[in-house]
Parts: sequence; structure tokens; C-alpha cells
Amino acid sequence: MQRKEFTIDCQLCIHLKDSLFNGLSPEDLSRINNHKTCIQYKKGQNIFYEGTRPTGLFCINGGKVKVFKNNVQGKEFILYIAKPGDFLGYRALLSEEFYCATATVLEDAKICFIQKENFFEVLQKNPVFMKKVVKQVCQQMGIMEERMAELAHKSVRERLAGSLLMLKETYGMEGEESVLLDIALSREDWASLVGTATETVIRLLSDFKADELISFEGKKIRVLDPKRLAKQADLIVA
Amino acid sequence: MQRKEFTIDCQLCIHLKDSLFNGLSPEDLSRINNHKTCIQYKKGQNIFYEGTRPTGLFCINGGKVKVFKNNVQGKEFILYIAKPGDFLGYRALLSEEFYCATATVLEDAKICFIQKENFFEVLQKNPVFMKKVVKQVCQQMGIMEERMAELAHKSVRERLAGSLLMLKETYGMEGEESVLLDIALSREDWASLVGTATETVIRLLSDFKADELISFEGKKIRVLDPKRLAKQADLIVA
DNA sequence: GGCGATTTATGACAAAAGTCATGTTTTGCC
DNA sequence: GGCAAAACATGACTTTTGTCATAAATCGCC
Repeated sequence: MQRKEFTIDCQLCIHLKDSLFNGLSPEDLSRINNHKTCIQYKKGQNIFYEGTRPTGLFCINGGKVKVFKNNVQGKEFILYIAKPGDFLGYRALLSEEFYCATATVLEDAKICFIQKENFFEVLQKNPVFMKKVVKQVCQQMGIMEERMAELAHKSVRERLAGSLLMLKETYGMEGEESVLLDIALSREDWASLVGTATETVIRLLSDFKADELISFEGKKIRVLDPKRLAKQADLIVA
Repeated sequence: MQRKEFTIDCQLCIHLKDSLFNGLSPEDLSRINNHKTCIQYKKGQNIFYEGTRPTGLFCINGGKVKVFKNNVQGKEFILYIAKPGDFLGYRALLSEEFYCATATVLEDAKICFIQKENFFEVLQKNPVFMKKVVKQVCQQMGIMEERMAELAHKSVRERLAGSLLMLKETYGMEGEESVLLDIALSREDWASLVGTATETVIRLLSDFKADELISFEGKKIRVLDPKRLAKQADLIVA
């Protein structure tokens, strides 16, 4: 696997404002900047593997990455889909554990790697940054708790509708009325995200299409009727 | 709802060694100690409610507490079962959000309440404590990710077997061969923990009993054969 | 100690979702 | 442009799980 490097200055990174590094002092940011390695990844390449020891932090500059767990039969479950500006792998770093998930590139990505020593140094020196990281982790945890409860008690149909709306928030490109999801997921990835079988996703997406809730646009999905989709996501009874 | 208070000195608390407060300097600990309120709760009482604003941190001195989310149809999903020494409600405190779950006493409890101002003060002054809190949150998150993947791809049978083994770790009272789970959960609570219907839990527990994997002892369950139960928890195929 | 309420248990059935087989379409690549 | 591989789609069928009804057991309380 060839390592194609690239160069970017953190200070000039367009994702800085969306990132946890936003607000860092110029010295701290340049400490990060001067010690990072930036690598280009192709679709399908892995960034880190479940069960290995983390050695640093990944910061996504471009592209999309899925973070997933593999079960014994090899079925994936997608924990997150990370976008530019997101940090990756800091959970395991802070809990001092091995990675409990694998990260794979969904769409060609540019990713910066920050050695854990540099990350920890800035973290320790900078209580405000620490506080932001903690806040982020705790927010993420709230999201997970919500998702877990849905996994426990919602039907696959409801969860799929919910996932469509969730991705709409992050990847939705507003048009008139409808919204194109600017992310190309295979049916298998959708299944891993929702926690179901590929065939089930295919059937349900076809249903949604037949009901004119969504339409297909190449490998992408257009959300035609978010409101009715939201009804599908909640409860048939409600 | 009557508030029965009680008194306990943090320095003398038998759970201090298991708690995140362990290792705090005498001054910091006495700051916590001097500003806390200790309340006795009866089974069924609520400690905090989903959707309300957290005002402090709960530290469990005795008893057992379930933390759960309620879905639209009123179905519960239990996120955690907290035991003496555990902190409660700090996630929402650190993410500066409303509680996203409700906490209810499962077995009569003694709980200390620490105003958020005092908690944050100690947190800010004490980077080592902060680091421990962060580590704890991140570990918890790893556990949640694991559980979420199981929820997505394991059968109810596997998850129930897994929950029995999980509670065995915390509440197991070792005997010869078998282990009594020292926690009295209703079938409904088991269902909320596993993420299924009450009837399904009843049937599966009966199955496990018929297979001599477990036995019933009053309201408690005795694990007779952890190894075979572990096989049930993993994969029928494996 | 008995009575009503709650919890546990069981059966019958329906609905949801998974699996397997097979076919079709799309994609990547030489 | 053609071919193999991968992705997508559909049908048939099975299994799992949820729901509803009802009965039995247990608990709390006067």
C-alpha cells in the first residue's frame, strides 16, 4: 500500500473552524502542525484496525471514513461516518485501550496524523482544549445512547428512515424541495449503518422510492419528502 | 416524596477506593465532602429525569440504580445499572446538555449529591482527576460501542445470555460451581436491559432454566453453567 | 389471612426480518 | 467494447420476535 503524502498548514486548513483545534493558541497549533504527517488514502484503504494499539490521532482533511466493528461472522456495524474536520481514534487514545473498531476510507481521503505525544502535550498544557475534548466525547456518548435505544426498540424501517435523515443533516445538499445526500454508500454499507441485512435495506429503499420519499441519483440518494420520512422514522402508531 | 438524609464522610466511605474520587488530595476530597448532600432513596424513586437540566453529580453510596431511556410507546431501554462507588449524571454535566435518560432506584439506595460548582472546581484544579474522568468516559464509550454492535447483530437469546454473564461480573456471588447474581431484576427490567419484549425474556429464561444453565432463587438468578452460557451468548454457528 | 394488584407464565398467532437461491444490472479493467 | 466481478434486485421460504389474550402465581397491604 503506497503512502502518498501531501502538505497542508493547520492554520490555513479550511476545516479548522469546525475542528476541535479551533481556538488553539498559535504556538499550540504550530506544535501540532510541525509534528504531523499528512497522507492521502484511496477508497477502501484502512486507517487503523480493531485490536491494535493507537499511536496517535487522525484528523480528516478531506474525504469520508467509516468506523466500524466486525462481528464473528464478519458482519459490519458502522459506529460513525467521519467527515472533514473530524478527529478519529482519540477515544482509544484517551481510554488507553486498543482500537475497538476499524476505520476504512469510503471516499478518497486526506488525513493528518498527530503523534499522541504531541496531542497529549497540548491537551495537558491547555485546559480549555481539554474541556472541549471532554465535551465532545460526552456529546458523542449522548448520541450513542440515543442510537442504542433506537436499535433496541425501533424497527429496521424506522431506523433506515432515521439514518437517511441523519445523513441529510451532514451531507444534505439543499435544492428546491428535495435534498441530495452527498455521500455514496453501497447497500451493504447502509445495512451496516442501520444494523440489518443487505437484502432488507434493498427492499426498504425500494419501498421508500416507490412511496416517493426518496429517489436514486447514481450511487447517491435524494430525499424527496423529509417530513413523511420523519413519520416513517418515528412510529407508525404515533 | 420525603427526603431522608444521612451522613457519611467521603474519607471513610468504603467505596472510595473503587471511585473516581480515589487519589484526590485531602483538601479536594474535603471540599467535596463538605458541600455534599446525602439522601436515602426507596426502591422506585427517581433520582433524575430525562429532559431536565443537571445541577450536580450523584455518587452512589449504597443500593442499585438503573439509568434508562423511555421511547415514545413508553418502552424502557436500560443504559446502565449503577452500583455503589459509581458516579451518575456526569456525562450530561460535562457535555452541558439536559439529561438524556432517567435514573430510578432498583434497590433502596443512599446517594450523595455534589453541586456541579464543587465538582467543576476540583476538576479544573486537578489535571490528574480530570484525566481519570476522561479515561472513564472513554472506557464507558468503548463498552457502549461494543454493546451497540451486539444489539445490531446478535439475537435476543445471545444478548440475554450475554447480559447474564455481564451482571455476573458485577453482582456474582461465588459459590461452589455456581454463581448467584445478587441483583433482583423484574422480567420487565431484564427485557429493558436486553432490548426485547417481556414475554420473550420470560420464555428465554425458562429455556435457560430447562437447559440447566441457570436456576431461579427467589427474585434472583443463579448462573449454573457460565461456560455453556457463554456459548449461547456468542454464536450458535461458531 | 385474605383480597386486589402486580408479576410471571403460556399459548396462539401475526409481523418482521433473515437466509438462500437466482437473476439482473453496473462497474472496473484489459 | 467485452468480460468478469461486484453490486443490486427479487422471490420463496424459515426463523425470530412481538403482540394479544388469558391464566397462574406472587406480593403488598389492610
